[in-house]
Amino acid sequence: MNKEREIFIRFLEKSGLKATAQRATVLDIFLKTEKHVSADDLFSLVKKTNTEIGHATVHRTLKLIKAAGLAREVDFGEGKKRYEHLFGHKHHDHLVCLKCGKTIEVLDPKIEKLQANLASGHGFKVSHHRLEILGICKSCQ
Amino acid sequence: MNKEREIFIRFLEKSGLKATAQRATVLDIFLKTEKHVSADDLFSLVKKTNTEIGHATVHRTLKLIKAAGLAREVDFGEGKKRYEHLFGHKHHDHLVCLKCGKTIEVLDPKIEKLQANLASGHGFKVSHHRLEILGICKSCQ
DNA sequence: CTTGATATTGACAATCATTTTCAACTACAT
DNA sequence: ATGTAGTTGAAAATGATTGTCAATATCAAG
Repeated sequence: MNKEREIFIRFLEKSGLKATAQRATVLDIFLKTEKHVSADDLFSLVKKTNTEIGHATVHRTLKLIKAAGLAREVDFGEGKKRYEHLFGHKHHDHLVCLKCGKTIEVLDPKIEKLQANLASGHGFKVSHHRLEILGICKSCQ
Repeated sequence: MNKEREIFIRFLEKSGLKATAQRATVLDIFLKTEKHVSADDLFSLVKKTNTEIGHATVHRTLKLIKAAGLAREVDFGEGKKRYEHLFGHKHHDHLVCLKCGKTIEVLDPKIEKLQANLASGHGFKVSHHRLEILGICKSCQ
Protein backbone atom coordinates (compact mmCIF):
# COMPACT_ATOMS: atom_id res chain seq x y z
CA MET A 1 0.00 0.00 0.00
CA ASN A 2 2.83 2.39 0.75
CA LYS A 3 4.49 1.03 -2.32
CA GLU A 4 1.46 2.00 -4.36
CA ARG A 5 1.41 5.48 -2.90
CA GLU A 6 5.02 5.88 -3.79
CA ILE A 7 4.42 4.72 -7.36
CA PHE A 8 1.55 7.16 -7.67
CA ILE A 9 3.54 10.10 -6.34
CA ARG A 10 6.43 9.25 -8.63
CA PHE A 11 4.06 9.03 -11.57
CA LEU A 12 2.62 12.45 -10.78
CA GLU A 13 6.07 14.02 -10.48
CA LYS A 14 7.24 12.45 -13.71
CA SER A 15 4.17 13.82 -15.50
CA GLY A 16 4.49 17.31 -14.07
CA LEU A 17 1.34 16.86 -12.01
CA LYS A 18 0.75 17.74 -8.39
CA ALA A 19 0.28 15.57 -5.33
CA THR A 20 -2.92 16.88 -3.79
CA ALA A 21 -4.87 15.80 -0.73
CA GLN A 22 -7.84 14.79 -2.92
CA ARG A 23 -5.73 12.50 -5.05
CA ALA A 24 -4.22 10.88 -1.99
CA THR A 25 -7.66 10.31 -0.49
CA VAL A 26 -9.12 8.79 -3.63
CA LEU A 27 -6.13 6.51 -4.09
CA ASP A 28 -6.21 5.36 -0.45
CA ILE A 29 -9.87 4.48 -0.56
CA PHE A 30 -9.46 2.75 -3.89
CA LEU A 31 -6.65 0.65 -2.46
CA LYS A 32 -8.76 -0.30 0.55
CA THR A 33 -11.55 -1.86 -1.53
CA GLU A 34 -10.85 -5.23 -3.00
CA LYS A 35 -13.80 -4.97 -5.37
CA HIS A 36 -14.39 -3.97 -8.94
CA VAL A 37 -15.51 -0.44 -8.25
CA SER A 38 -17.15 1.97 -10.65
CA ALA A 39 -16.35 5.67 -10.43
CA ASP A 40 -19.65 6.19 -8.69
CA ASP A 41 -19.07 3.37 -6.19
CA LEU A 42 -15.81 4.99 -5.27
CA PHE A 43 -17.40 8.42 -5.08
CA SER A 44 -19.88 7.08 -2.52
CA LEU A 45 -17.09 5.54 -0.46
CA VAL A 46 -15.10 8.74 -0.58
CA LYS A 47 -18.09 10.80 0.47
CA LYS A 48 -18.34 8.87 3.74
CA THR A 49 -15.18 10.43 5.09
CA ASN A 50 -14.83 13.50 2.94
CA THR A 51 -17.84 15.39 1.72
CA GLU A 52 -15.73 17.93 -0.08
CA ILE A 53 -14.55 15.82 -2.99
CA GLY A 54 -16.56 16.13 -6.20
CA HIS A 55 -17.39 13.27 -8.54
CA ALA A 56 -15.43 14.85 -11.39
CA THR A 57 -12.34 14.58 -9.24
CA VAL A 58 -12.97 10.90 -8.59
CA HIS A 59 -13.26 10.29 -12.34
CA ARG A 60 -10.14 12.29 -13.02
CA THR A 61 -8.17 10.55 -10.31
CA LEU A 62 -9.20 7.07 -11.43
CA LYS A 63 -7.82 7.89 -14.85
CA LEU A 64 -4.56 8.89 -13.27
CA ILE A 65 -4.42 5.78 -11.12
CA LYS A 66 -4.90 3.76 -14.26
CA ALA A 67 -2.25 5.75 -16.12
CA ALA A 68 0.13 5.17 -13.21
CA GLY A 69 -0.29 1.46 -13.78
CA LEU A 70 -2.07 0.86 -10.48
CA ALA A 71 -5.48 -0.03 -11.85
CA ARG A 72 -7.01 -1.83 -14.78
CA GLU A 73 -10.31 -0.99 -16.40
CA VAL A 74 -12.79 -3.83 -16.60
CA ASP A 75 -16.08 -3.81 -18.44
CA PHE A 76 -18.89 -6.16 -17.54
CA GLY A 77 -21.15 -4.76 -20.23
CA GLU A 78 -23.12 -2.53 -17.86
CA GLY A 79 -22.42 0.65 -19.75
CA LYS A 80 -19.93 1.91 -17.21
CA LYS A 81 -16.33 1.31 -16.36
CA ARG A 82 -15.08 -0.56 -13.35
CA TYR A 83 -11.59 -0.56 -11.94
CA GLU A 84 -9.57 -3.21 -10.20
CA HIS A 85 -6.16 -3.23 -8.56
CA LEU A 86 -3.24 -3.96 -10.77
CA PHE A 87 -0.22 -3.62 -8.51
CA GLY A 88 0.85 -6.94 -7.03
CA HIS A 89 -1.99 -8.68 -8.81
CA LYS A 90 -1.36 -11.09 -11.60
CA HIS A 91 -3.31 -10.80 -14.81
CA HIS A 92 -6.55 -12.77 -14.72
CA ASP A 93 -9.89 -13.15 -16.45
CA HIS A 94 -13.39 -13.10 -15.00
CA LEU A 95 -16.33 -15.38 -14.50
CA VAL A 96 -19.33 -13.10 -14.03
CA CYS A 97 -22.61 -14.34 -12.59
CA LEU A 98 -25.56 -12.89 -14.47
CA LYS A 99 -27.85 -13.39 -11.50
CA CYS A 100 -26.00 -12.16 -8.43
CA GLY A 101 -23.26 -10.17 -10.13
CA LYS A 102 -20.50 -11.99 -8.29
CA THR A 103 -17.21 -12.26 -10.13
CA ILE A 104 -14.56 -14.92 -9.81
CA GLU A 105 -11.04 -14.24 -10.95
CA VAL A 106 -9.53 -17.04 -12.96
CA LEU A 107 -6.42 -17.73 -14.94
CA ASP A 108 -5.43 -20.47 -17.35
CA PRO A 109 -1.90 -20.11 -18.70
CA LYS A 110 -2.76 -22.36 -21.62
CA ILE A 111 -5.51 -19.99 -22.71
CA GLU A 112 -3.20 -17.02 -22.35
CA LYS A 113 -0.60 -18.70 -24.48
CA LEU A 114 -3.06 -19.66 -27.19
CA GLN A 115 -4.42 -16.12 -27.29
CA ALA A 116 -0.96 -14.72 -27.80
CA ASN A 117 -0.34 -17.17 -30.61
CA LEU A 118 -3.66 -16.41 -32.21
CA ALA A 119 -2.91 -12.69 -32.26
CA SER A 120 0.64 -12.94 -33.50
CA GLY A 121 -0.54 -15.31 -36.22
CA HIS A 122 -2.49 -12.34 -37.60
CA GLY A 123 0.46 -9.97 -37.28
CA PHE A 124 -1.12 -8.32 -34.27
CA LYS A 125 0.98 -6.68 -31.60
CA VAL A 126 -1.02 -7.31 -28.44
CA SER A 127 -1.53 -4.55 -25.93
CA HIS A 128 -3.93 -6.39 -23.65
CA HIS A 129 -7.01 -8.51 -23.76
CA ARG A 130 -10.33 -8.87 -22.11
CA LEU A 131 -12.03 -12.16 -21.39
CA GLU A 132 -15.26 -12.42 -19.51
CA ILE A 133 -17.21 -15.62 -19.22
CA LEU A 134 -20.81 -14.85 -18.34
CA GLY A 135 -23.14 -17.38 -16.83
CA ILE A 136 -24.79 -18.55 -13.64
CA CYS A 137 -22.62 -19.33 -10.65
CA LYS A 138 -22.85 -22.46 -8.54
CA SER A 139 -24.94 -20.98 -5.74
CA CYS A 140 -27.41 -19.27 -8.10
CA GLN A 141 -28.30 -22.36 -10.07
CA MET B 1 -31.54 -12.66 -45.86
CA ASN B 2 -35.13 -13.72 -46.50
CA LYS B 3 -34.58 -16.35 -43.88
CA GLU B 4 -33.65 -13.65 -41.42
CA ARG B 5 -36.71 -11.59 -42.29
CA GLU B 6 -38.86 -14.61 -41.70
CA ILE B 7 -37.28 -15.29 -38.34
CA PHE B 8 -37.82 -11.68 -37.35
CA ILE B 9 -41.49 -11.68 -38.38
CA ARG B 10 -42.07 -14.93 -36.56
CA PHE B 11 -40.39 -13.53 -33.48
CA LEU B 12 -42.62 -10.46 -33.56
CA GLU B 13 -45.77 -12.54 -33.94
CA LYS B 14 -44.79 -14.86 -31.14
CA SER B 15 -44.20 -11.87 -28.87
CA GLY B 16 -47.46 -10.12 -29.74
CA LEU B 17 -45.61 -7.35 -31.54
CA LYS B 18 -46.36 -5.80 -34.90
CA ALA B 19 -44.51 -5.95 -38.18
CA THR B 20 -44.07 -2.33 -39.15
CA ALA B 21 -42.39 -0.70 -42.13
CA GLN B 22 -39.81 0.93 -39.85
CA ARG B 23 -38.79 -2.37 -38.32
CA ALA B 24 -38.46 -3.94 -41.75
CA THR B 25 -36.29 -1.04 -42.95
CA VAL B 26 -33.99 -1.11 -39.96
CA LEU B 27 -33.58 -4.87 -40.18
CA ASP B 28 -32.86 -4.76 -43.92
CA ILE B 29 -30.21 -2.11 -43.58
CA PHE B 30 -28.67 -3.90 -40.63
CA LEU B 31 -28.46 -7.10 -42.67
CA LYS B 32 -26.81 -5.27 -45.55
CA THR B 33 -23.87 -4.02 -43.46
CA GLU B 34 -21.24 -6.57 -42.63
CA LYS B 35 -19.75 -4.33 -39.98
CA HIS B 36 -19.99 -3.95 -36.25
CA VAL B 37 -22.47 -1.10 -36.24
CA SER B 38 -23.46 1.08 -33.33
CA ALA B 39 -27.03 2.29 -33.05
CA ASP B 40 -25.92 5.64 -34.32
CA ASP B 41 -24.03 4.18 -37.27
CA LEU B 42 -27.17 2.38 -38.26
CA PHE B 43 -29.27 5.47 -37.74
CA SER B 44 -27.05 7.35 -40.19
CA LEU B 45 -27.37 4.58 -42.76
CA VAL B 46 -31.12 4.47 -42.34
CA LYS B 47 -31.41 8.22 -42.71
CA LYS B 48 -29.90 8.03 -46.20
CA THR B 49 -32.98 6.36 -47.61
CA ASN B 50 -35.58 7.22 -45.05
CA THR B 51 -35.53 10.54 -43.21
CA GLU B 52 -38.65 9.69 -41.28
CA ILE B 53 -37.22 7.15 -38.87
CA GLY B 54 -36.16 8.45 -35.47
CA HIS B 55 -33.11 7.33 -33.56
CA ALA B 56 -35.19 5.96 -30.70
CA THR B 57 -36.77 3.57 -33.18
CA VAL B 58 -33.37 2.37 -34.33
CA HIS B 59 -32.37 1.68 -30.75
CA ARG B 60 -35.60 -0.09 -30.04
CA THR B 61 -35.42 -2.17 -33.20
CA LEU B 62 -31.84 -3.24 -32.57
CA LYS B 63 -32.96 -4.59 -29.22
CA LEU B 64 -35.65 -6.59 -30.96
CA ILE B 65 -33.24 -7.90 -33.57
CA LYS B 66 -31.02 -9.05 -30.77
CA ALA B 67 -33.93 -10.61 -28.89
CA ALA B 68 -34.92 -12.42 -32.09
CA GLY B 69 -31.50 -14.03 -32.09
CA LEU B 70 -30.34 -12.26 -35.23
CA ALA B 71 -27.69 -10.06 -33.67
CA ARG B 72 -25.13 -10.16 -30.94
CA GLU B 73 -23.99 -7.23 -28.87
CA VAL B 74 -20.28 -6.59 -28.88
CA ASP B 75 -18.44 -4.11 -26.73
CA PHE B 76 -15.08 -2.73 -27.69
CA GLY B 77 -14.90 -0.56 -24.61
CA GLU B 78 -15.96 2.63 -26.37
CA GLY B 79 -18.87 3.29 -24.07
CA LYS B 80 -21.43 2.26 -26.62
CA LYS B 81 -22.87 -0.95 -27.92
CA ARG B 82 -22.16 -2.43 -31.31
CA TYR B 83 -24.08 -5.15 -33.04
CA GLU B 84 -23.00 -7.90 -35.39
CA HIS B 85 -24.90 -10.52 -37.36
CA LEU B 86 -25.60 -13.75 -35.62
CA PHE B 87 -27.65 -15.77 -38.08
CA GLY B 88 -25.48 -18.07 -40.16
CA HIS B 89 -22.37 -16.81 -38.43
CA LYS B 90 -20.35 -19.03 -36.18
CA HIS B 91 -19.26 -17.81 -32.81
CA HIS B 92 -15.96 -15.97 -32.91
CA ASP B 93 -13.75 -13.61 -30.94
CA HIS B 94 -12.16 -10.32 -31.97
CA LEU B 95 -8.81 -8.79 -32.55
CA VAL B 96 -9.32 -5.03 -32.29
CA CYS B 97 -6.76 -2.53 -33.58
CA LEU B 98 -6.37 0.37 -31.16
CA LYS B 99 -5.10 2.65 -33.91
CA CYS B 100 -7.39 2.18 -36.90
CA GLY B 101 -10.28 0.45 -35.18
CA LYS B 102 -10.26 -2.46 -37.59
CA THR B 103 -11.48 -5.75 -36.18
CA ILE B 104 -10.55 -9.24 -37.25
CA GLU B 105 -12.78 -12.15 -36.39
CA VAL B 106 -10.94 -15.15 -35.09
CA LEU B 107 -11.68 -18.51 -33.60
CA ASP B 108 -9.56 -21.09 -31.86
CA PRO B 109 -11.47 -24.22 -30.85
CA LYS B 110 -8.80 -25.06 -28.32
CA ILE B 111 -9.36 -21.77 -26.54
CA GLU B 112 -13.10 -22.28 -26.58
CA LYS B 113 -12.71 -25.71 -25.09
CA LEU B 114 -10.37 -24.54 -22.35
CA GLN B 115 -12.72 -21.70 -21.47
CA ALA B 116 -15.61 -24.11 -21.05
CA ASN B 117 -13.49 -26.32 -18.82
CA LEU B 118 -12.34 -23.36 -16.77
CA ALA B 119 -15.91 -22.27 -16.12
CA SER B 120 -17.30 -25.69 -15.31
CA GLY B 121 -14.37 -26.26 -12.99
CA HIS B 122 -15.83 -23.44 -10.89
CA GLY B 123 -19.35 -24.78 -11.08
CA PHE B 124 -20.33 -22.10 -13.57
CA LYS B 125 -23.08 -22.67 -16.09
CA VAL B 126 -21.88 -20.64 -19.09
CA SER B 127 -24.28 -18.45 -20.98
CA HIS B 128 -21.77 -16.85 -23.32
CA HIS B 129 -18.40 -15.23 -23.24
CA ARG B 130 -16.61 -12.24 -24.60
CA LEU B 131 -13.00 -12.21 -25.71
CA GLU B 132 -11.35 -9.22 -27.25
CA ILE B 133 -7.67 -8.99 -27.89
CA LEU B 134 -6.63 -5.38 -28.24
CA GLY B 135 -3.46 -4.29 -29.93
CA ILE B 136 -1.94 -2.83 -33.06
CA CYS B 137 -2.66 -4.50 -36.36
CA LYS B 138 -0.06 -5.39 -38.95
CA SER B 139 -0.60 -2.39 -41.21
CA CYS B 140 -0.61 0.11 -38.34
CA GLN B 141 2.71 -0.95 -36.85
C1' DC C 1 -64.01 -3.36 -45.59
C1' DT C 2 -64.76 -1.14 -41.16
C1' DT C 3 -63.81 -1.22 -36.56
C1' DG C 4 -61.56 -1.18 -32.23
C1' DA C 5 -58.13 -2.69 -29.01
C1' DT C 6 -53.50 -2.47 -28.65
C1' DA C 7 -48.87 -1.77 -30.14
C1' DT C 8 -45.83 1.76 -32.38
C1' DT C 9 -44.00 5.98 -33.84
C1' DG C 10 -41.28 10.37 -33.66
C1' DA C 11 -40.29 14.31 -31.10
C1' DC C 12 -38.78 15.64 -26.98
C1' DA C 13 -37.42 15.28 -22.37
C1' DA C 14 -35.05 12.49 -18.99
C1' DT C 15 -31.35 9.62 -17.38
C1' DC C 16 -26.77 7.79 -16.61
C1' DA C 17 -21.83 7.89 -17.02
C1' DT C 18 -18.39 10.79 -18.16
C1' DT C 19 -16.11 15.10 -19.63
C1' DT C 20 -15.57 20.01 -20.06
C1' DT C 21 -15.57 24.71 -18.51
C1' DC C 22 -14.17 28.18 -15.53
C1' DA C 23 -13.11 31.06 -11.71
C1' DA C 24 -11.20 30.38 -7.25
C1' DC C 25 -7.60 27.89 -5.05
C1' DT C 26 -3.26 25.23 -4.02
C1' DA C 27 1.22 22.96 -4.74
C1' DC C 28 5.79 23.63 -5.11
C1' DA C 29 10.14 25.25 -7.47
C1' DT C 30 12.64 29.32 -7.09
C1' DA D 1 7.27 34.61 0.32
C1' DT D 2 5.85 34.47 -4.39
C1' DG D 3 4.47 33.47 -9.09
C1' DT D 4 3.34 30.09 -12.31
C1' DA D 5 1.01 26.38 -13.63
C1' DG D 6 -1.71 22.58 -12.31
C1' DT D 7 -6.15 21.49 -9.61
C1' DT D 8 -10.54 21.83 -7.61
C1' DG D 9 -15.79 21.69 -7.18
C1' DA D 10 -19.93 23.18 -9.18
C1' DA D 11 -22.47 23.36 -12.88
C1' DA D 12 -23.16 22.83 -17.56
C1' DA D 13 -22.23 19.95 -21.64
C1' DT D 14 -21.81 15.71 -23.97
C1' DG D 15 -23.00 11.08 -25.88
C1' DA D 16 -25.52 6.89 -25.57
C1' DT D 17 -29.68 5.15 -24.37
C1' DT D 18 -34.42 5.08 -22.45
C1' DG D 19 -38.98 6.98 -21.03
C1' DT D 20 -43.20 9.75 -22.02
C1' DC D 21 -47.05 10.79 -24.68
C1' DA D 22 -50.27 12.12 -28.17
C1' DA D 23 -50.98 10.87 -32.85
C1' DT D 24 -50.91 6.95 -35.85
C1' DA D 25 -50.66 2.25 -37.73
C1' DT D 26 -51.37 -2.78 -37.37
C1' DC D 27 -54.25 -6.64 -37.55
C1' DA D 28 -57.79 -9.79 -35.77
C1' DA D 29 -62.62 -9.95 -35.51
C1' DG D 30 -67.06 -8.78 -37.13
